[in-house]
Amino acid sequence: MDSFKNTADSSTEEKIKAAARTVFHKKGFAASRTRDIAEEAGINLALLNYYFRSKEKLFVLVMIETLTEFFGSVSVIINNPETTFEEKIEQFAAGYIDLIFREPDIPLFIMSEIRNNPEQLLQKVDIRNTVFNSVFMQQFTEAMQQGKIKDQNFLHFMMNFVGLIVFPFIGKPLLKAISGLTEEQFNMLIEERKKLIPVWIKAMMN
Amino acid sequence: MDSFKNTADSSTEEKIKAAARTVFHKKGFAASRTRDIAEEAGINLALLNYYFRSKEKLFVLVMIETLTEFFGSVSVIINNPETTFEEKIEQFAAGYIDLIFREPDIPLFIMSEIRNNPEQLLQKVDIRNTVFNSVFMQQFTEAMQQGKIKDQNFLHFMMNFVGLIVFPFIGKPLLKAISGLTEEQFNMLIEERKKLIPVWIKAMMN
DNA sequence: AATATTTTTAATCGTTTGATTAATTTTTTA
DNA sequence: TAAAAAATTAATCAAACGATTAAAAATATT
Repeated sequence: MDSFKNTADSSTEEKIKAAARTVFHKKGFAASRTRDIAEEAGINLALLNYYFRSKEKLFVLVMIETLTEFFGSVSVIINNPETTFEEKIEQFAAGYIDLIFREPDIPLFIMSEIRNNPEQLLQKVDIRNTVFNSVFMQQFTEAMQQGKIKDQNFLHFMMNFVGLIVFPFIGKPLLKAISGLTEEQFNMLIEERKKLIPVWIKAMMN
Repeated sequence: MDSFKNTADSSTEEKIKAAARTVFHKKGFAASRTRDIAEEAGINLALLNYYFRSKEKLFVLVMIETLTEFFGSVSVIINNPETTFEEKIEQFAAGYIDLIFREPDIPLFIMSEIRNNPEQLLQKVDIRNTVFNSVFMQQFTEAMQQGKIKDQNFLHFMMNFVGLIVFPFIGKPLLKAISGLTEEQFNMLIEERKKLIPVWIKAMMN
């Protein structure tokens, strides 16, 4: 039977996974030490291997969970049959910015780690269908056929849209260094973008 | 006197630096082994320390050169007093895309490495003045005062502009994996953006 | 309560990695 | 050409690191 301290987030296994998440997200796989993770989790180093066998297996687990969270959360928005194309754009921008606000290390983490073995990591999470069979894409195509937006490549559109959302977080250290922005000022700037990005994107499409 | 084989790019020192550039750019500091660099350069491992003292000193050197190249090359464009604001936008987009085409690993390299110690690395290259005291920014301000473009934040504008250019390269592994694009198709898509980005940016500004 | 199972710890192993050393080869200087 | 200096190599060191082991502690089972 489960004892009180052995459930949910308080279990040792979850503590290690959460710590691994934090450390991996911040430093990446290569720069993360299993000892860092153990210390962050407040457990003995051997326990990490007891529960997860190896650093790499633990990493893959974290990566899958991260990708699932990161792409799963949009899936709900872009596949909602109740909302219009324009509404999706607004919800997508605001929802994604909120998500990244909570976990600002994720974008750079995903981009830099996937570069090493892209297919091996990505095949475990089906992102392709999430995006290309989405209601969002159907509505994009319809809008184009009806002449509501210019004739354009969906890939360009997605690159632009996601780029406008994600890039400031990836470039944050650089931006702060060259602009002298404080953390609070940066956050305010990003907050503004929730409303601005949909406006910009619509301007680009027409 | 200089012997033939001890000049310019053929010198051992330059061979090591070039190899370090390649390896660091592709894998980042933490995942790069000094032995990898030595092998890439075709030299004995000890020579690396003989010329550069340590892995970290070699890295800082590569980083400074990379930043200088990456931000210096724009400096010429955005400070040219002979070109208009619109011309600068076109040249900036095309020039930067060409630069990154030649060295596609640089953006992700800079972003991920700077995250660790931003100020320490960035203080060695004065990017701030390059951007904020540029003719480009003056022309942006003038255009706004003259009502040629909407009232807007220069930081948003720069984030958007640079993001549109750089983000596809950062997200390349992800994009290729989820879209199934070949290398050639990806390159063609990017090539299109040289002309499209100025159009988009202008649409966003008005 | 006694036994079995699971969880946790301290100690340590073997490998990798950055760096050094001492010897050798090559180049420069005198 | 001989001596000095610089460049290069093989061997090795010490620390860091991922992983394992054997014992101890905690929990579950009977």
